[in-house]
Amino acid sequence: MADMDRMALNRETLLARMSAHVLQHGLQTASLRPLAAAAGTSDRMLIYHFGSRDALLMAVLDHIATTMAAGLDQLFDGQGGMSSGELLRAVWGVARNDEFRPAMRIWLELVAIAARDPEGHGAIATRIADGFLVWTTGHLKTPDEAPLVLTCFEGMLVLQEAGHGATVDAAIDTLCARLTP
Amino acid sequence: MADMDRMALNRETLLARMSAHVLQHGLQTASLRPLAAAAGTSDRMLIYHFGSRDALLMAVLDHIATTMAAGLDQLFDGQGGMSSGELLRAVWGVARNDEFRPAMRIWLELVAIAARDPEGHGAIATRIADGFLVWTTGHLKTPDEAPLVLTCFEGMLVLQEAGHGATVDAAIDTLCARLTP
DNA sequence: CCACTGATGTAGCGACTGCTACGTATCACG
DNA sequence: CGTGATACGTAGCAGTCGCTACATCAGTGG
Repeated sequence: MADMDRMALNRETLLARMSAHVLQHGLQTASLRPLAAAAGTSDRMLIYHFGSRDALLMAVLDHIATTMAAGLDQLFDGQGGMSSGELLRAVWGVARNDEFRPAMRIWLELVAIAARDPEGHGAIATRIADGFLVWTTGHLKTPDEAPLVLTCFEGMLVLQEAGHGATVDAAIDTLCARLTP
Repeated sequence: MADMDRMALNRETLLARMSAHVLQHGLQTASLRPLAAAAGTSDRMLIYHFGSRDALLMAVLDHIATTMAAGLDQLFDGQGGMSSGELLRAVWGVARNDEFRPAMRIWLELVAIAARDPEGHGAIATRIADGFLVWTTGHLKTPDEAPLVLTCFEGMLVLQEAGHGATVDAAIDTLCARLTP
């Protein structure tokens, strides 16, 4: 069906543009009209394509998560299992660069929303966290340390955005000194 | 000045009631009219007392942080320096109970907001994180491990609200096994 | 050619937002 | 008694929110 293809293409284009907008401006301020403007269409058409703002945001979050996962996989492609310290330092370097940091901020925003709406947004938050844990486990020589590595990483995100980058650096050093080398 | 006293009392009462409302319903949905209703006054009066919604939210956040710190101090009153593992487990137990968890959610929400508005809300987020770090340092036998303990704690908050309580538990066990006993 | 279907623009609804102008009641002070 | 400051209610402004009703237009099958 050419219609389906063109429709799917349109939907994909819309999602890409809206994802860019959300990454730059955040989730809670992502209302229909600005999103539509960013995507080059109208609020009317967004509802037409996605049904509701909520469904739309879900699709956008999914798109962002998928894109980020692909980017991560590309960066850590050939790498075999790393030690916990190595992986943590490597991932932390990536999480702070301009390509990934916006997505990390959306992730924090999503968690904050999910905390207050476990039924609605909890599912997608959990799914994304699942992905994080699986990815971490897959890149570790010592997979049983994955929960700890992921927990520290999430904490580093929080403290970084709270203006405690120095605390993060100290935490990494201490942890690396305690972990299996 | 009796006026000042009564005014201060009123302000304090308003803050207490609004804090309760914010703890229950969150920050971003805290608009003037619902807040006023919760406090038993009008939006008009909130602006009158606090100047603007932003200033009001700052006051509320401060009130919440102060109250929480007092509650924590009361709970950990006589306790001398603890080992990192002990402190982490103890604090984690507290953070999950009904008295403190709402405040923890507000904290995550604030960090997400501060991430997108470092100038405006970053300052208060950093101040609160300062308090966390100082408190942690003061309760540790090994104060140099405070950054790591705090980082893990923040990560545990995130993963818990993302529906990964099991990951948190695993992380605690792994960390305790690696830390100085 | 005609009927139907999907895509899209225009206009608007009712609710809510932060905030303000205006009037008024109370009360201390000259 | 007057007068100014403080406290508060009422009403409303201009704007945004998600969403919808309606009209239009292209294309397609009969």
